[in-house]
Amino acid sequence: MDQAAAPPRRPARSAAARPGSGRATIASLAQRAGVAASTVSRALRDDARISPEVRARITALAQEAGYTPNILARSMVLGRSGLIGLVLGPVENPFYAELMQQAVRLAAARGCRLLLLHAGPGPIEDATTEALLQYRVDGCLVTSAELSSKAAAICAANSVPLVMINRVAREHGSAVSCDNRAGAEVLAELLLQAGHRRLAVVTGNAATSTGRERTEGFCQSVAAAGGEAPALFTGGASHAAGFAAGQRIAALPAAERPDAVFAVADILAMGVIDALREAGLKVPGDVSVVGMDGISLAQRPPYRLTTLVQPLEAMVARGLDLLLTGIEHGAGAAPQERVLLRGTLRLGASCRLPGSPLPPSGIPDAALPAAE
Amino acid sequence: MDQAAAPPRRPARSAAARPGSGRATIASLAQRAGVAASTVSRALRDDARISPEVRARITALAQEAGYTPNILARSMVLGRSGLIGLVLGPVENPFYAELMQQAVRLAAARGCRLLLLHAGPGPIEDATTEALLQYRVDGCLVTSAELSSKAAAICAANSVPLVMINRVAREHGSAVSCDNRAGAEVLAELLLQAGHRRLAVVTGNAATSTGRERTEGFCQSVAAAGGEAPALFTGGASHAAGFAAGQRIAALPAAERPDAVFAVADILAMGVIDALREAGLKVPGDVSVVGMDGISLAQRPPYRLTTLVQPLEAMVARGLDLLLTGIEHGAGAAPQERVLLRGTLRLGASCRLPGSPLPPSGIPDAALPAAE
DNA sequence: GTGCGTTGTGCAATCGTTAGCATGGATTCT
DNA sequence: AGAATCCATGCTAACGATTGCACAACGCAC
Repeated sequence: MDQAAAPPRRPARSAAARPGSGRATIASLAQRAGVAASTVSRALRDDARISPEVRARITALAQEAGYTPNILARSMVLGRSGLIGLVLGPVENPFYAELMQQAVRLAAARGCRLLLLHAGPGPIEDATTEALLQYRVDGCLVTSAELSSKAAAICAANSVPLVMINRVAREHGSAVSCDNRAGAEVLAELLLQAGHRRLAVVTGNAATSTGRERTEGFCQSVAAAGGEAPALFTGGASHAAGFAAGQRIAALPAAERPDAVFAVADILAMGVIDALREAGLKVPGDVSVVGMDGISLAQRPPYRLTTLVQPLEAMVARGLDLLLTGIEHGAGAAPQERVLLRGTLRLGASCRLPGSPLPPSGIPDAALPAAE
Repeated sequence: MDQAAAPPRRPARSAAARPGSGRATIASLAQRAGVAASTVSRALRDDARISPEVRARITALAQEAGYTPNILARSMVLGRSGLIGLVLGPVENPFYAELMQQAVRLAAARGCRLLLLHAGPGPIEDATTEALLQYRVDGCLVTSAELSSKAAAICAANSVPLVMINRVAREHGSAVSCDNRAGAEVLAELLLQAGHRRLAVVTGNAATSTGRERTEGFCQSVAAAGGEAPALFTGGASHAAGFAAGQRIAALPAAERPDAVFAVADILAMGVIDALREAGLKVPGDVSVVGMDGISLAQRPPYRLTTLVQPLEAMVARGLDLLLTGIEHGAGAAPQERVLLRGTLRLGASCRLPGSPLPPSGIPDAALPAAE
């Protein structure tokens, strides 16, 4: 059964059929340089023990051969793939597209690459969760997508660090988000100081913590100021949902109609504005509208939305750093944090301003200072 | 130098410090099942030679241990990583966000995962190209981003199949795109038949083939119909660029002002419309505006854009299939194709229609048939 | 001249998986 | 009954990279 001593070594696979053929490997470089593979590895990784002339020779050879290290092989030894899973929410909201762009850039700056696991509405499939494990992702960045608790449990069981961005923390994983309550309060105060008394909120998807926090923060702030409770209009996470809510608002008799609307996301606010204007109402003349997120499209005409800008770059950077320290510290050792970052108010021309009865409509965006 | 015979086998690394600790492997399953590793591998891969009872025992054990195969290790043997690189253009254009969403979904359906290499404007960094090789990507999907010819050459040298979507083919790689010329011709005919005679084109980024083809197709079609050459306005790839062009158009004296504008991308068209309306002009009353791409935001009020919809899903699917057959056939063997798919006209309410002097503004989008 | 520290390289094991061949027992054919 | 066949499984060599340890060769001090 156990054949004694050295069996003859012959290649199990013909050299011609070998996959990835042609690419230089450490072994091929070693052979050409007449040194051992370990020497090549050390020379390319700037190990101090390699003599300068050998290193020079090897790096020149590697350059000439167009050598690229196989990260997959390295990952096996190191136990780290350098991959970070990315789970994106509904990209019909430009906020997530902007987030993605930041994520790619900042991850690359940290020496990581993103494995795009999911994008769009709907829950995450089981196959996706499996892929996350199969590719030995070092960690996973999750935006407002519906990460099932099953998926979260699987990550926890396999000690894959999880960081949510723009979403409340689960049992497992840290979270980075804008201080939604504080932000909503800033907007509530702005509207109240501008003299608005009949307020409304167009809510987001009831399932997302972000939407709930913004709604609650706004309403509590109004209540604290002694204002009348805002009317709530069911929204969603799209322009269409905002438009529908705007139509309902516009259809109200003038006496009951709110004179200021807080839409919990910019994309919603754009829909609201479009519906109001289509119904013949003036924004901000008849109704003030404010949003939250700070997407670039909403900043432009014809919206010039007053909104609370999320510190997107900082949020993503913080999220990645949390992930990386979590990876560093070994699996589940890292404490699970909830990080809140303050947004900044961007004054546009979609709402009445405290001082003037009507905002000048021609203010260039850049000239407007962002409040604290 | 060469110590004779079997050296004592001891672990090079302490078991505690072993990375990826805790996760079940084929070896650990084999030990627990009392069989060889190869048997486990075969049982899990449904090799016909494994007896039913052994397979049942092993699959049960794998299930219980929460075993997930390590694709990185598998890739080394198979020579295929199952990874497809994704290079996205400026995501400020929602078209690319929609494309990405399709790409994730369709790649997953084909058993592949996307490595997100680049997103946004600007050229691809060298480090990005390197990552593409390091992770042994099976192929790469490229959208309108600026893939340098250096990067393309590197892919060719390493026989990484390349497929461009919405962009002309390079020396190396296939390409899938909408038939931009034909699409632009459809739009030109539509405008001419509606009685427009003073036409204008808001161009895209001069560097992109897509923009050039659309501009040329439109102008040639007008010329063929004996129309006056359209005035060209430099655009770009953003709402802001469209807005700026719209302002220039609106500033013209009424006698010189075009009465119909073709913007080579929907996002541009939105900017044009916003600028024209802000200047007090009516769309489509005073000026008709049509776009091209078919992004969902442009379909909604207040734009209701008439546009040529790119068959996004088909384009991405075709691109992936081209990539996969290229991978199948072994590196550079696959012929390099250029695939053109026809778009479909979507009639909105942003332009005058051939029959009626003015389009009814309240047509529900769904009720409008898409022309051939 | 022996002993010792330094320095640069090589050897071999290892990560987790797959696949070619060997093997041993059961079955079937002549 | 002996031989040929077949089936299920085990052994082992890869894939490409990293790394602990062994070990030559060299210089230096005593």
